[in-house]
Amino acid sequence: MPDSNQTKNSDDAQQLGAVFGFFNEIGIINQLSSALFQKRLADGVTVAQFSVLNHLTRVKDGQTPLALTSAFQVPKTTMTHTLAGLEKRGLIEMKPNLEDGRSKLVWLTPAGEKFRQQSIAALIEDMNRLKAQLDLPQMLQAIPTLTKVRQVLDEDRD
Amino acid sequence: MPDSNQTKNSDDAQQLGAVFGFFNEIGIINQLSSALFQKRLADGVTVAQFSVLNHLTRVKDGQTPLALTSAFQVPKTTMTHTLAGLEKRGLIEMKPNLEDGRSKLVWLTPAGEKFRQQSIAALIEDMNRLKAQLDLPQMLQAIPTLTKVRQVLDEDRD
DNA sequence: TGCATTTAGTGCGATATCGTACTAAATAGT
DNA sequence: ACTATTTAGTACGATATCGCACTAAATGCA
Repeated sequence: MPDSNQTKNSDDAQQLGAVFGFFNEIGIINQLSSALFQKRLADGVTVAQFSVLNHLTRVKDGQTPLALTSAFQVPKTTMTHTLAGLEKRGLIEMKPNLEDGRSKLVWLTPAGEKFRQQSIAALIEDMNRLKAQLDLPQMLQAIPTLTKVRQVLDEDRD
Repeated sequence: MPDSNQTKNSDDAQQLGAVFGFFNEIGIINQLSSALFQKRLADGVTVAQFSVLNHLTRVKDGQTPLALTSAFQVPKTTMTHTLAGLEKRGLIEMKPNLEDGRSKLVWLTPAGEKFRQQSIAALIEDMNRLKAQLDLPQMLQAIPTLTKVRQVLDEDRD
């Protein structure tokens, strides 16, 4: 029955298009929000570096680099590079992991914590300006959906 | 009245944290979905390049590079580089804009359209696998929220 | 018309991202 | 204990991203 096949294919195409649309919006929002963040970060610290600082504060420091690659879903080499930048600026410290000679532990320094706080303070102004435009409750509502998509994509990787 | 101030600050901090969480999920989803796309693209064509091909098909070709930077919200130099890659592979063609000597017009080639179709076909398998896990209706519901956020961020840029 | 300003695109250099291949340490299997 | 495999991290090279400065064309304005 060719007709039903054709119908099914066209449904597929439509769904695929919608999912493309979803990821397309995600990509642009990522672009714009990163660019906005970047402008507020002093010393040429990158958004990736700030995100690590923020994670170390919010979740816990003393983690291994590998745990961080898992948290951010970036390749190991990328995390090595990001951490090297943070260490060079004195915002983190890499100490040997006494329980595993292959790995290291990443610790925030006081300068790192201070830098994070100052960066957040610099963002408050933007936040307040945007809050008037954004529908905050709607955004919060969307977070579980985003989390679900993230988890599915995460588990799907081979 | 210090107490109300403190309460307000803590509300602010909480909201800021939630918004951070939102953009954090966005970043990771972008990471994971781009990586997944990338694996399906032949010849080392990048996700950025594919996105342009897709846009030229879905929206319209014969656009200027500047119109594309606006659609994707990337810097001009980035788009120049992306288009150069596509042109080198024969997937688009850059023609002079007869109505404005400063600019050019970007046209899909038959090879570009074919490449896009093949790439999408290569993605179908992933889509079907993910569709079983993803909550598609929930994702579609979230699109207007994402679109709103994207528009606000876009209009906010200076 | 003539000059100043704006606009579209690019050349160049810095650096971020990431795949491949490597080293060293830990673990598994015998 | 001994060798094979796995795992954490890095060196290196290719290329993507993007800011700055520039050119050439268009537009504004006197």
